[in-house]
Amino acid sequence: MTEPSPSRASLACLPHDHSHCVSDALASAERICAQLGVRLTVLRKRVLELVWQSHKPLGAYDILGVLSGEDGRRAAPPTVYRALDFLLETGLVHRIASLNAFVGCNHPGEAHQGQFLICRSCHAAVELEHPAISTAILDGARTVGFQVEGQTVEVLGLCAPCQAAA
Amino acid sequence: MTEPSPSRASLACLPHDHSHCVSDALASAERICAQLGVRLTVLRKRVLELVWQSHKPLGAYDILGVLSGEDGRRAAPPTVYRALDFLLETGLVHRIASLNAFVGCNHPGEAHQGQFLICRSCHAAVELEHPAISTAILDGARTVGFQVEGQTVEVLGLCAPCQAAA
DNA sequence: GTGAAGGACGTTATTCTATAACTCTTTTCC
DNA sequence: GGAAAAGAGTTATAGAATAACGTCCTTCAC
Repeated sequence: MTEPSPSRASLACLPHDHSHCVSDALASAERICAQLGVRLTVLRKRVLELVWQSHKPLGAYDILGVLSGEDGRRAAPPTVYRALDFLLETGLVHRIASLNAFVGCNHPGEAHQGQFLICRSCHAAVELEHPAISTAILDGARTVGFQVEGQTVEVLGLCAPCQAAA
Repeated sequence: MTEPSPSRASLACLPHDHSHCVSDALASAERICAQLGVRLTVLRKRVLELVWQSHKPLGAYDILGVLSGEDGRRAAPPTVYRALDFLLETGLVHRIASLNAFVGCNHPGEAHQGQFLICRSCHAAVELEHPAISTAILDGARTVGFQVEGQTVEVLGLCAPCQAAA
């Protein structure tokens, strides 16, 4: 379930050319949907783009607010939630339970559990892939005979730039 | 932050004399509130008792439903949420973000991060205390210079009895 | 005891999050 | 072309949480 690879994390709150994040994410999404034989419609792509506008997890109603009044489009909650459900199922976005919000997945197409470092100052969510965490969870679960199917790991704190700023 | 102690977990979904869980929890609560110099009022104690009625995380509106119509008490959401906020602050209950629900703390009075194994079949939430998980999280955070302030670890799956039943 | 101060709770209203159920349109595929 | 299915619009509602204000009750100084 967890291959012994080194820990990885996204740039997120570090300064970077964010347009690359967006274009890469959209390109990956096209490729993955093609592979899966599912349709990345205009709406779904637009929602994915909005989620990727920053590394801050975005609420469904934030997305709704942007969509409404855009083009001639009228949007209601189910419109957004259906698109988000699709993006969650295809692994293109993650849901942050502790924030009721959604964030783009940094390495879609690869099986992984979402692990997030959420900065309480700049609100960026850094996706971490630290196999030791999953391993420790599987380990702990095994001690009580629990069969793991999904992991929610959300860590609140201060990212490096915000520590420096404070 | 995490002392090297062996992994622990509650009985939860295993058969056990649950009345002990409730009475122990209430006794601990009395003691802890006395130590802290805060008031475990009738309402707060009642909410704590309801949360401990089972090991299944309970929604705020479930609690509200029970309280309403009880005695001559009339209850509105803020009544329940204030009691829950108090119980969270004093460490007597935990909130399960992925369920929007609350569950009694198995070892109140001890500093710890809540780690939960949630059975998708019987809905019991087993509180785990597996220091290796916290250690791995701190470790992963350190690799990107993230300063951890709080951990949310919620694992979905099947508990041992439910695996056997299936 | 009295009265001020603060804590706890009641009450009303509202916001935010999410889904149900139904309709219509668009795409796919034979 | 036409049936079937997928996608999206629409309306309504459920579920989770908080804001703001009022009232009562405890506590503690005097």
